Amino acid sequence: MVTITDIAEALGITPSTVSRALAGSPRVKEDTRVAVLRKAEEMGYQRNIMAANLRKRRSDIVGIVVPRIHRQFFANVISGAESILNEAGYNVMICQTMEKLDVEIKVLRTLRNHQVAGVLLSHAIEARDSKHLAALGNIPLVQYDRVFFDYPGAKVVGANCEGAFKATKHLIESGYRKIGTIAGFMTSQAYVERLAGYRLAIESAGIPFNPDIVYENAIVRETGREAALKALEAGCDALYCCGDFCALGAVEALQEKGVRIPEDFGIVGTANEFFTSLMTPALTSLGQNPYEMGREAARAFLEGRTDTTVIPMELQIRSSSIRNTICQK
Amino acid sequence: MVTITDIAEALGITPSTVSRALAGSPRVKEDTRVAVLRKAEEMGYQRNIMAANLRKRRSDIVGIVVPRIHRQFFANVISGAESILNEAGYNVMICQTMEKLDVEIKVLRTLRNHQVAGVLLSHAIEARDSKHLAALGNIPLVQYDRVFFDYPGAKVVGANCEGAFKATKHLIESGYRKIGTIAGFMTSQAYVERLAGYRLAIESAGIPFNPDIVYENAIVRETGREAALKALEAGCDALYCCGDFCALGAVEALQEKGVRIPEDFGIVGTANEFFTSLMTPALTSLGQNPYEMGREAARAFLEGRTDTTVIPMELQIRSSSIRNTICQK
DNA sequence: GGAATTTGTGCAAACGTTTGTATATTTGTC
DNA sequence: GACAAATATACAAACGTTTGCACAAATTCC
Repeated sequence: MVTITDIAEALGITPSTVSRALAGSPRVKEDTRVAVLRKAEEMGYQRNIMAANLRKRRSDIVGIVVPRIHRQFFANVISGAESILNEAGYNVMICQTMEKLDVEIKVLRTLRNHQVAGVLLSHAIEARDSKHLAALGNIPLVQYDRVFFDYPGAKVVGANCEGAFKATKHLIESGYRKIGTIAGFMTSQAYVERLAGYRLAIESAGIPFNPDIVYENAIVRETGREAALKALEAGCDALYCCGDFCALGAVEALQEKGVRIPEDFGIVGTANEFFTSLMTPALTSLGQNPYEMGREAARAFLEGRTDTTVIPMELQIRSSSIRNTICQK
Repeated sequence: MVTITDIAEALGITPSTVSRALAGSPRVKEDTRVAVLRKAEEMGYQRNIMAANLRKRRSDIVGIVVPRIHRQFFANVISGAESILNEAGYNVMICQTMEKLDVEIKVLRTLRNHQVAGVLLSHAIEARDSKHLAALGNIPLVQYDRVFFDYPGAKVVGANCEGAFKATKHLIESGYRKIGTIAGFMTSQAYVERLAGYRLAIESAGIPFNPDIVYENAIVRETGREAALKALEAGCDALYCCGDFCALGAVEALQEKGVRIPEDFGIVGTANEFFTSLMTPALTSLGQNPYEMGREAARAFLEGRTDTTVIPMELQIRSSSIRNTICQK
């Protein structure tokens, strides 16, 4: 392994000069700079990043923490963040928490031990408060998607309330009458806001808000099924779902009961996962623009921001929510 | 930031002893070990991994290189590898190449600069040979899924030939007569073998192999569409597809042409991506068991193996390939 | 042409660990 | 109780960079 000292010796200069030359410091003469660069190339020099990081007391790695990597949403957040961070000379270290608090704690500790330059985090469902985030010490943290508003620092979130409002309003305008919601976990602000948006839309339409047809703590396929069956029993004819997987479960459960979608029952999901367009009927979904969210989170880190950025959400209307009536407006 | 020197001073001993105590060396007395551990806890000590890595001349990071993170297949490989590596005390650094050779080269250089303990790689489609892998120097490399057999070191691959054989045989047994294949890129061994398996099945059934109905260089949705239209024109009544996305494109193109699947035309994909079960008709797919592949690749790295491991592939039979005839055998 | 300034390079100390070797202490043996 | 052996700790040198400071040489200024 060739080091800057080797280069220095080969050139009869000191490692400091080599270091500065490689870093492009204006303090070295042009001639020696090109000499160093050529020699480095010739000797096959590879910079030892760990040594540099140790000396500089910080690394060029940014940690990205996601609940689960295989969810399209998070995979796209990662891609977005990576596109910005790589450009700025950073590398990313991706960590999955599997929605578990203890894994999240372990992961944050690891990132801290690596002295990463920053962390972009979307917390696990199991994490009910921001206490454990303090483990990061003074490493800059950007929260995205699922955020704790009581914890200081930059945040990037979807326009959840506004989005859920649009989604629910769309169901109302499609002519559905008793619209429930699969609401997710109230431990996460994102879901709280979606519920708020749903409620706002309902009440704006002059319909009284009915807590009995709000199905909390459902988010995956199986719990979506269960919630849908309850909703059916309660006389609902539509559901706004806080996720696509629970929406998928809902669709399946209803179809098994012989309920026709969208004729008898309307469904809207959230996230606009790839599979939603392939379902029968294709699922209307509130898209979150994860790629942009990742880019924005990365920018927030780079610029050292501490504010909150809101990423618009767009309703992708498909078959599962369009009744025979023509969509008004 | 508290260091082992701080702990040593607080305890009136030397950093070396603290280091050994923390590492669980048998050379330190039980008493001092617990004293060190308690003090470390009390002072909120966090090990500086970069310093340790520098001294040990290797890092605790294993690089995982994937073409695209958002593909279920690779996301699951990552999860599998992570499960084994974390257990063994390693952390993973995930890199996407976006199927581009220059990005792959850049990524490998970065991993090398980080002195990672090892690399698990599935090369980009654009990478046509193994030349650029030498950039890793003496860092152990495990190739998985897409591998270069001419490059030394451990490899973990799916039973592509055998799998494609099963998939094609299934189409034959379902009663399809003229079976083509969307074959992918012949620059990648995985696709070469799938084609070989297809051919073997065809010929074993006494059907002459017909290169005219082998559609190469198709792998994504759009190219799958194009290939399917050509196959239709050529009089095919079935296609074995080397991927699920090109299979999806094929299904869509055929359906638009009014071709009924599976009645008029049979389709089998490869990878068993999540969405295949949600399509109409549900897509029969040759599943690759990516989670196991990731685990195996990680084990190959840990054990320093240099052999080739083959992961069985299982055919998930769904509607897209079952004609009215009963499946023989 | 001497003083002041600029420019380029060298020196050496850090960054926080790990680890081979040396030393001090304890234990065991006869 | 002297000596060997085992045990536990200390010493000090690395690992490969970066960077503040010092210093020499070259340039500028009056």
